[in-house]
Amino acid sequence: MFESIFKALGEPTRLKIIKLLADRELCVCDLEEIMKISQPRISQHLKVLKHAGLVNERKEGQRTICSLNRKFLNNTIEQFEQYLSKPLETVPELAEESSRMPTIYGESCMKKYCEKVL
Amino acid sequence: MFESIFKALGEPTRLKIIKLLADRELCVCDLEEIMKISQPRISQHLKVLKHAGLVNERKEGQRTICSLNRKFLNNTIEQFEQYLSKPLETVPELAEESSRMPTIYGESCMKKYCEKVL
DNA sequence: CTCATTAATAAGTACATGCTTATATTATTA
DNA sequence: TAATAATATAAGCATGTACTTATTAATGAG
Repeated sequence: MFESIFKALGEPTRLKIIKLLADRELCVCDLEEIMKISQPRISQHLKVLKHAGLVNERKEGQRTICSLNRKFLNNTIEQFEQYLSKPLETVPELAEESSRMPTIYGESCMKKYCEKVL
Repeated sequence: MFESIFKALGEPTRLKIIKLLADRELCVCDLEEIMKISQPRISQHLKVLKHAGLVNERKEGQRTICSLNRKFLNNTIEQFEQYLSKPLETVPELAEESSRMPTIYGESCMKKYCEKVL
């Protein structure tokens, strides 16, 4: 979930789109004119942004009006900071890793060394 | 700058490393043991994270002890939110785009239409 | 209905990225 | 000094991604 959002943000064209949409909502052909890049390119990037939840769209005739989902973005950032702060053992996806967490750094290396010696 | 940071965060293995380092500093071989993935894979991902500024490292003998640069991360998030909030015309990289910004949505399309008609 | 406009999608291509295996580098230890 | 440990780097490969051009779909206007 964080992954798809960061991946969406980690691309220059999409970052530009985000910033432009932060100013006001725009239709695809507006973005085309403003950014001077091809229409399919816009559409493809918007698709990524929509799937990540960062951009909302509504249809208005033949136009697709896009807007930045600022609430979602702010919320995600907030959640990410909380995610980093919460105890490792409370993260289900990292249960295995958590169980292998050493109590001091370098312990793992020492363990490997000891296994060989013993 | 935001790009490299988001790109670094937009990858599952690196996100895991970030979360593990949020718990405590770890050397490469600790990460290897904890995550059960190959050493070059760890080193390569750490390189990306270091270049993005997210991870610091120090040498301790033959060990490379890595730590999350939490201050930098928090600061970046803060800056990103400010970046999105500040007026478009104050962003140098988007000066061109800003100058082409329409006053109402769909204006660009209308412009194109008018050009043809006239 | 026909044609133009807006947008989405498909196909193809070049380049980027993540991984593996193998090797090089540096520091420790015997 | 020789051997080992920890890490970095190189090379090769497979997959992913961003772009282009071409096509399709849907809406609106004449």
